[in-house]
Amino acid sequence: MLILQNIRQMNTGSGPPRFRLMMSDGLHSMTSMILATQLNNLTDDNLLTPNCVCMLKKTTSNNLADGRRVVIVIDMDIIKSAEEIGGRIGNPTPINADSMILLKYSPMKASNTSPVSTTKVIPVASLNPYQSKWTVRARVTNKSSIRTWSNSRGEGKLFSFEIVDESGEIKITAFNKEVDKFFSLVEQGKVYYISKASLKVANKQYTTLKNDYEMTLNAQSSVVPCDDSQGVPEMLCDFVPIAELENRDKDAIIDVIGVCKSAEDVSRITTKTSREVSKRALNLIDTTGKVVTVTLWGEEAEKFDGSGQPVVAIKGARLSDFGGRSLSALFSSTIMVNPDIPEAFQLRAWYDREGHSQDSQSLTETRSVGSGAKMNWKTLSDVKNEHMGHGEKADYFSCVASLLYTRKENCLYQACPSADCNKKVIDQQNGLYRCEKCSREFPNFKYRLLLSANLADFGDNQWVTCFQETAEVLLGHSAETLGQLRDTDEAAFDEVFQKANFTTHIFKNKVKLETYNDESRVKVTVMEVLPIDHREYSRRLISNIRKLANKGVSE
DNA sequence: CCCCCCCC
Repeated sequence: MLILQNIRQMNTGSGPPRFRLMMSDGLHSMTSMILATQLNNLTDDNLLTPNCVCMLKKTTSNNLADGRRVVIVIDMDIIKSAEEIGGRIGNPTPINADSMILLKYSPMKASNTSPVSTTKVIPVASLNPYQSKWTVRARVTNKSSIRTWSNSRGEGKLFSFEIVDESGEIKITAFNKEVDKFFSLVEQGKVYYISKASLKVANKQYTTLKNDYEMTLNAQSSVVPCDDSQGVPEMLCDFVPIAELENRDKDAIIDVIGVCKSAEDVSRITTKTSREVSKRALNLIDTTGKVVTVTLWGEEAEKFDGSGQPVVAIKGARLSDFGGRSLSALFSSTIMVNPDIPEAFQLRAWYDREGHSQDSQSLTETRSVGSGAKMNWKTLSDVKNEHMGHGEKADYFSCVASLLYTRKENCLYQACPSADCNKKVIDQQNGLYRCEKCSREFPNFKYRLLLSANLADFGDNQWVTCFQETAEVLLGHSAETLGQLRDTDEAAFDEVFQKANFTTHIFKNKVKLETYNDESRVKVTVMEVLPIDHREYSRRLISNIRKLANKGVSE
């Protein structure tokens, strides 16, 4: 095995360029000289032929200490400037003594060379602001679009990209002139030699990469494509298991991978700054059996296709505490669908074999039920046994219950017709209705609902009060319609209540102890009536059963 | 020299 340590163009004055190759097999070093003109004879066709080997043997006379003869061929496509010729080509490149490194010589590029400086290809992880001559060889993993800014300190444009090699990663930013110079050259996924850029301490507030520094391209910087991407990783990811997200801090930037169990349709929302943006939430599950909701934005949200439940990896997502724990993609996040990495294959296999049918728990409280507030699920007997509502403040709970009975007799009242007043009016028996709250008489009134209902679940029952909106949902008609019906068609009015009986819903309730005439009673008011999502409800029941079973085992 | 990262 031979390591090509560096290639240096020799200053030969007016003669043809000559290159000095330095090689080592680990024990011995050797150098050999190559004349550029002699190498011009090489073509793509004969590079790998024995003839070519012989020809090069003549020109290079490479003999190892042990007598093996070696042909050195260097792919000059990777050498685009004099700096690179002076530098080390790639990381130590293993050369089989029987084979070769290929040299395709490009005389035009080489003849333009200026005096050569020696730089070293160093690992990205070892970059710091205190060394000047270095070259890194790394892959572009994330390239931004061009963005402009304007603030008190000036204005301009910039783009940034991230690079990775086998040692680590770093963010690189180009401003203004460097945007023009490098934006189209830098391509996502490609490998480059990068040298002579400025390094500064990364602002941890905005850092999504594992590096204390970041790079800024300047007028001296060189970015040169490298054809040989061997050994340069595609991406550096440090996937956090979904269950582990519960223990991470809010706002942490993390990498996550999971099977996209389900995905919302894309939707448009308006931000606080009145900007319209697309969003789409995905539910990712991994082998921990936990699910987390990840929100994608903008174009990523629009183009995402969740069909076929793909494996989704996200590098650099922000952990939020919304709904418990959830994730949000950032502009700087990289979203990979079915990435070609072992973790993805393992997840796919796991999901197809067992994960798809496994009972899963989400770290993100689902919004499909309720208006975003966390549900405090109780049975009606829990409410009594736990003395809910006996404290200073009201308690809130949700239950799944059926309507056993409604008091239809006094459920409607004539209310003040003014917009924000629902006070009961007094019929003056002269075609006018008086509101004591507004101190006014009106020629009309509006019907309002105040419905007493008895709810039952499997273990208990409870009298509750439903005001206007919740009663309308339960009865399936507006207060106005019901008022008209009561006055015109008593049978139809009765039927509304018959139909509502024994229907089952989710009830979100407020419970508070109220004292009236020295008598204390727990009063339950229904805040919201929601349809049951049976899948979600079943999952919760199964999960509860599981918890009960575990409790039984541990006690 | 940027640093926007959104909604419930």
